[in-house]
Amino acid sequence: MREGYHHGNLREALIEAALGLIAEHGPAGFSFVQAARAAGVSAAAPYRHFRDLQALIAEIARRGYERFADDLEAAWQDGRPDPLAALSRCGTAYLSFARRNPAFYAAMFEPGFALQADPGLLAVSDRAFAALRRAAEAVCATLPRDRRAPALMVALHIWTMAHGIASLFIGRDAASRRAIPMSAEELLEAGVLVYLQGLGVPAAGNA
Amino acid sequence: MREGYHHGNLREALIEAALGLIAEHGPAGFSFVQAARAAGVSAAAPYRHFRDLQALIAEIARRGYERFADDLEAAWQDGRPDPLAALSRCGTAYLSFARRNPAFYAAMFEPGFALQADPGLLAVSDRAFAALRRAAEAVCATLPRDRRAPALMVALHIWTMAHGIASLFIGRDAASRRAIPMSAEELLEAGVLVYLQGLGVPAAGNA
DNA sequence: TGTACATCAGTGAACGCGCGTTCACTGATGTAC
DNA sequence: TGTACATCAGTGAACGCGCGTTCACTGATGTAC
Repeated sequence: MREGYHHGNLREALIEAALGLIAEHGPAGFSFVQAARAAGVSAAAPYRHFRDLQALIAEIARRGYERFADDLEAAWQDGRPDPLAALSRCGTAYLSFARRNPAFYAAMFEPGFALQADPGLLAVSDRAFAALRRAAEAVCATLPRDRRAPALMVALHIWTMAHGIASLFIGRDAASRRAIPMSAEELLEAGVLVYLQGLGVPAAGNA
Repeated sequence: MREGYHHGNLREALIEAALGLIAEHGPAGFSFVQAARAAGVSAAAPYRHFRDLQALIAEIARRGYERFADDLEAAWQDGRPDPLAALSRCGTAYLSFARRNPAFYAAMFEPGFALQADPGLLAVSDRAFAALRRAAEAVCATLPRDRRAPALMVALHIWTMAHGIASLFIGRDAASRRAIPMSAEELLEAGVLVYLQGLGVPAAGNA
């Protein structure tokens, strides 16, 4: 990986190293020096690429939001075959992202880190939220006008439920948390289904 | 508060100091020494009362779970006037606890802290979860036997939604997070209502 | 009631450690001619 | 094609700092007699 005096791609190597450290110890559980060491480089080297540790974590969060948005958009797939099925797929994609990218997820959502270092991150996260919101709009549009819930609210309900499940049952110390007799994915899917039924969305097959 | 050589109640003073520090910097954002300083005592004094910082935080989490359970039980109030209204009150109590006790809430739920230091905490948190579960059971019991959802699942759905809302919109850096055009309490209440409608629970007044 | 003494909570000095950050430097890369 | 040079990524030594932890101590409390 390393050849000679220059690293070649230290910026990426630092991000990679930090992802590993976050996955193991959380965004608050490691130092700039440790990240440098993990990347095989002296403690002063990271300063060529990041102002400080917060900036490194903020960059990770930024990339996380991009991937997250990609995943959600891919899952939505223009609402096919029907909005209900597609929204349910988005829920699964949400948890799948949290499960497969625990370090990104932690950098994005654990309180007090990236957002504090770089308020502009909120703008990046908009793309991800917009995907969810678009899905909610399509689902709401299947309802009769006079019994139509606000799409923003629906998007927030789905999002908070997915986030609640992810942060309680997926991630670093999920093993030490309460055990549940089903997978996180099943729990969310059932929740979304009940919720949509409550909105008046016809069950799949009846649409 | 402090009189003479002996502090009198350092244990409590340390907990109080730590609560303040957690509220400001999170459970990972301060040191044992800082807690001692905030309590007006030398750096060595805390060792008379807590093995280390983790143990102090774990004690805070333990107390937090106790209060949390108290609040939820008080809100349930034997399911009066009807289970739906009482469950909705539990949701409000959940958010109210998170809002009024951000430091307790952080010690209890931020990943990688108290639980890791003291796995027995999970047992303490059982009382709080049991309160929610009992409420879910009462609500489910109002449904016809053949369309009755498992109470555990219902309790988990309510819990995850409340937790998702609390951790995204309440707490230390809620201000730097996405703004929503309603209060967290309103968002949760609406979500619970839609969800229960989806379960088939008759709306209030029709029961 | 008064005195001696055991207990033990809090002190402050001391230690080694890892961190953040700076700096003059070194040596690899690539470009101008 | 070859050489000189500018650029700049990474070095390693150095610094001051706060932290965690220990230890022999000090002095307040309260209890036995």
